[in-house]
Amino acid sequence: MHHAAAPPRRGHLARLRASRRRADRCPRKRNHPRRRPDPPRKLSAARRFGPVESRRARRRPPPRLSASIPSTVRAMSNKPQTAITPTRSEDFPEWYQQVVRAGELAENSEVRGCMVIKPWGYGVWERMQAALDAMFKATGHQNAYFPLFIPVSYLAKEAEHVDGFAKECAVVTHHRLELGPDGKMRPAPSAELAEPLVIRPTSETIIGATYARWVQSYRDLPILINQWANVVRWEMRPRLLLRTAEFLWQEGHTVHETEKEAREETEQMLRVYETFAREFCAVPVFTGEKSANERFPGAVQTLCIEAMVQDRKAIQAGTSHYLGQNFAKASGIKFQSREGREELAHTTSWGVSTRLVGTVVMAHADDDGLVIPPRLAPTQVVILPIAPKEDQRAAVFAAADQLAADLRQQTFHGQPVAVHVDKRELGGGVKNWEWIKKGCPVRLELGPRDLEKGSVAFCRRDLGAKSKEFVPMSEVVATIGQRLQTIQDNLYAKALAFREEHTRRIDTKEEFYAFFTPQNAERPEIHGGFALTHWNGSPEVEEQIKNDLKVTIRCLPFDASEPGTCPFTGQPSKQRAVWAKSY
RNA sequence: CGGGCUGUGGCUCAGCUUGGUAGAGCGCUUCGUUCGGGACGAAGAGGUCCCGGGUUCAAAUCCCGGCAGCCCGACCA
Repeated sequence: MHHAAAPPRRGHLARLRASRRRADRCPRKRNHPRRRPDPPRKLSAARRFGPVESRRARRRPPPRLSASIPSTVRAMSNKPQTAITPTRSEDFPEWYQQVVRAGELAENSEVRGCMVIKPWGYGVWERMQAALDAMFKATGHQNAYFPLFIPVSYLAKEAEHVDGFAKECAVVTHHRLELGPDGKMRPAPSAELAEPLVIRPTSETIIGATYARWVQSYRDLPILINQWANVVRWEMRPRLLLRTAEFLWQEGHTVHETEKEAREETEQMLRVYETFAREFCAVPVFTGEKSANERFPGAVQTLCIEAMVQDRKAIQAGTSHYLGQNFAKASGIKFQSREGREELAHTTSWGVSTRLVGTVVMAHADDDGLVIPPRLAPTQVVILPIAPKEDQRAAVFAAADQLAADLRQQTFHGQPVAVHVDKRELGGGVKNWEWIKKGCPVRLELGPRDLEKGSVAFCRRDLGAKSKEFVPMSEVVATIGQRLQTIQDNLYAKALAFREEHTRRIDTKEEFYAFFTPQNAERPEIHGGFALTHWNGSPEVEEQIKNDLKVTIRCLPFDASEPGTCPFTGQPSKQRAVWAKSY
């Protein structure tokens, strides 16, 4: 269900064709100065062939397909050229893969389901870490680190929990390799572990066991700890940054004396996530509670932030759980209360992952590549020296270095502006487009003419690849902080407007079903959005709609009390739920 | 777990049906002309054709057996 956005019957051959399309996109063969659009034939071919076709059959493809090209596809040859092929509207999932790749965020590794996070992508994650870490510290938390390995028996202590994760666990069974009879290395049969170890899919159980030792008295509470770590969930359908077998995240695990305190913690951390999404990622989110169906295995209550991305689907960008006494019971986290009684503690957990990077991509990137919000950009300003003639180079480079130094004296949210001077010997266009595709918020072109005039070409990525304005150098330096904030604000405003445009209050079953049904069933166009619709609270209704439309309740938003009628059952409803297709 | 497809330079692939010197585009290197919107020309480097066995004078190509990857379905905090 997570891959409903993929075109139907997208088979092996279609992939082959798609990659060939990619190869065709290479710029060197293009006419100067403007690239010519890719021939639409390729795209159409990808769609026309069935998924299973023998190699033999492929060897003799029909020589010409133009006669069968739908007019909508043919019209593409007139559309503006884009750096990313296909565009968002043509094929969103494929666009996503391409934009992540072209923007040098991450790539698939040789290990199935695992990604390599490249420096630019890791730089974004580091910015996220720094911001979140500061917010965690500001709310009284400390960092610690717990083991990667979890004894299977620990995981099994909480029934719902093990149910939820058992099917996607990587298991370590041996502690030594040896040379087998076939000459290959194999786990040594003599070195089998007495108890298999699971590689953490999440750490509630191992941390719970530790906390059980730490907590004896109410005086030991609360425990407020976060860990930055990797986790493994063996995914059958990986997608770069969004669903991978291994990913990076933070997980907070806290223990409290009372339910009230634990619930407050749960809500506080959700607010931290909401603030972070808004202020740093420039992504507006709905905050609310998950329905029972979507709750974390073992939790009493799961709160979440849900964002809308550009194909109008929802993505869960962060969760915060009130775990009640379930894990305290399973792990034996008990303490002597103020009254001298033995009591079970109340625990919480909360996390966000590298999926946030993918969320930012899907929220802001365009058909020319990534658009990174300034507060997350590893390089906020890139200076591109233009020095066509050898004898000008030294002067231009010196001016670029000086400009960089001046800009670094400026601050953005209390930190020096991150400036990079790209002095590589590359064609100006190539270099420029590289930074466009990487989504660097500001590009400054500095050439000989600028040196004479004391100006610089100021290019804002959020306004599109063509954005360019000549500004006096001193003015750019003096206002760079404001300018970055303008970009940050603009991205948020655009994302918010987009979400509002595609969020609808729906009160009838018919309208609901129509909203989530694409015009073209064969190759669904981007459609739907968020439906704010009443619900009688029954899991059966949820299940039915999930089966019919692949639409689920993303959350029951806070502060949305509004009695009404569930359009699916006619029964009373306390509030509207946010319904959407989701990642 | 069921069904299907594919393994050939760094990448994407052609070549296999009909066995006969290992190919293309992109990328990479060097030189020259370019460079303020994805440049061009010339010359180069780079491959145990997944592995093992068989047939043959001769195997990327045909046969058998492995292994790996991918796709579809099922499953999915």
